[in-house]
Amino acid sequence: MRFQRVKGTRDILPLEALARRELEQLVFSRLSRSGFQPIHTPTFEKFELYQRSTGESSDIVIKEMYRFQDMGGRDLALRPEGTPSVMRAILENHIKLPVRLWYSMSMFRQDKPQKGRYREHTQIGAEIVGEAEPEADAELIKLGFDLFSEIGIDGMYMELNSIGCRECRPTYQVKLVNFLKKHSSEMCEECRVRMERNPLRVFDCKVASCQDILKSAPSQRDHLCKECKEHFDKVKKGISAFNIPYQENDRLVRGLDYYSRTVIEFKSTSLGAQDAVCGGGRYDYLAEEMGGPHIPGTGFAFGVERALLASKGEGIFTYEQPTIALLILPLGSDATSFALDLVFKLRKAGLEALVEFRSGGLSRMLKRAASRNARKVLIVGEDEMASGVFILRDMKSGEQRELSFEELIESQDADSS
RNA sequence: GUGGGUGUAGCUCAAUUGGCAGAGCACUUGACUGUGGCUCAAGAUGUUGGGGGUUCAAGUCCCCUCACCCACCCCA
Repeated sequence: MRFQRVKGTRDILPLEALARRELEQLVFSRLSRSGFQPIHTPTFEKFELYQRSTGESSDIVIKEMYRFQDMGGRDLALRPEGTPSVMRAILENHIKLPVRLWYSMSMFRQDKPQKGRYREHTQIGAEIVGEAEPEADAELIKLGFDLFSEIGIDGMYMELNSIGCRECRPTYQVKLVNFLKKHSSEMCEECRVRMERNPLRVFDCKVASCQDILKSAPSQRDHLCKECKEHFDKVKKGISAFNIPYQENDRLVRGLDYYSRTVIEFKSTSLGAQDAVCGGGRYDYLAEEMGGPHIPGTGFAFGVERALLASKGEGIFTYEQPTIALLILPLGSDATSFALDLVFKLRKAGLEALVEFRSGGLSRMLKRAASRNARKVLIVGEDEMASGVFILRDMKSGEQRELSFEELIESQDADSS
């Protein structure tokens, strides 16, 4: 075959597509109850939107975006994450605040694919916009925790941190940079670059010698301003009140520029290197970065592919071979058009039914029905057409009953398995 | 962008020091002409990922390339 998928993309075959539907329905139901409304935004936006919001120092903007020009010479990009678009939509459509929105949308990043990482993936996100209160963060975390517990994420744990605000973060950064400069000769090349661009990111470094040095680095937590500390304490208090276990990790920084105060990640121990299932946090400056008014917000987004991967062990999703409730087997060419007429009547009455079009003797027809996972078959041959009484056969037990069309509809037999 | 691994039938995998490309499952047909799953018999299927080289001879050795997987990085 001449064609194959573009690198990093996937075909989602029926078995997985069904599991996805179940997942999405579960999320929809839980979020609706909590006052979230669905939203969809365009798959591509102006490149500048992401540049201004996701941020110039983020890897996403620096090297992972699908950026292109349209015929009008506009500088566009495929959506790498959902939050900027949602905020843009709120501002552009003057959506009344506060508001709770959720979405399920494809995201595109030109990363090198590996387990749990694709160039197109689906994120389900939930955003609470217009509320600066720590209770909003705590509620959102509770929602996420319940959702992932219900989905059955293997080895799930949550990490939490506060990265301060524009009052206290710069002060801390200066202290951190001063510290790093003192040790710069002992640190790896990349860390020295990070020092200049986004000093907080040095904490992500995996080099052992760097980590040793960082052990004695000043901690973010000790440099939060009064307001941020209070906010963070209230978030933690709220989470504890819900009995949600978490690990405070003052190295948790997150790669997007717009976060302030609360940042969270839900991780799974079963995903290999790409262990983050869900990431999120507060983004009180995002609207302003985009040239709008001050609008606080907090949210999270999780990867559908990763959630499904991590729920394979104890997950609630079925992954069962789909079955056909009722397969009609017409014997002889006249019977096919008769069966087709019949099948639409059955469907109209609410039954799930299909007609086998390929001709053949009854023996072969039954073989086919078995290989197509039919639960029941209806035999329609010369005798049946003449008498109006059909044979309904249960494929599992082999039991047969003779029924008229009316009796068949009444019994709703096709739907019982 | 940088490493490591793997590419043989639809799927899972064999093929000795380089010596006729195979098996199981699945599929098709028949035994069984209106009663499937079991059994038996027969059948179809390949540019051995692609290109080049060495050789009388390459799935096997060498070079290049592509794809996938895993990891670094980063993230969902």
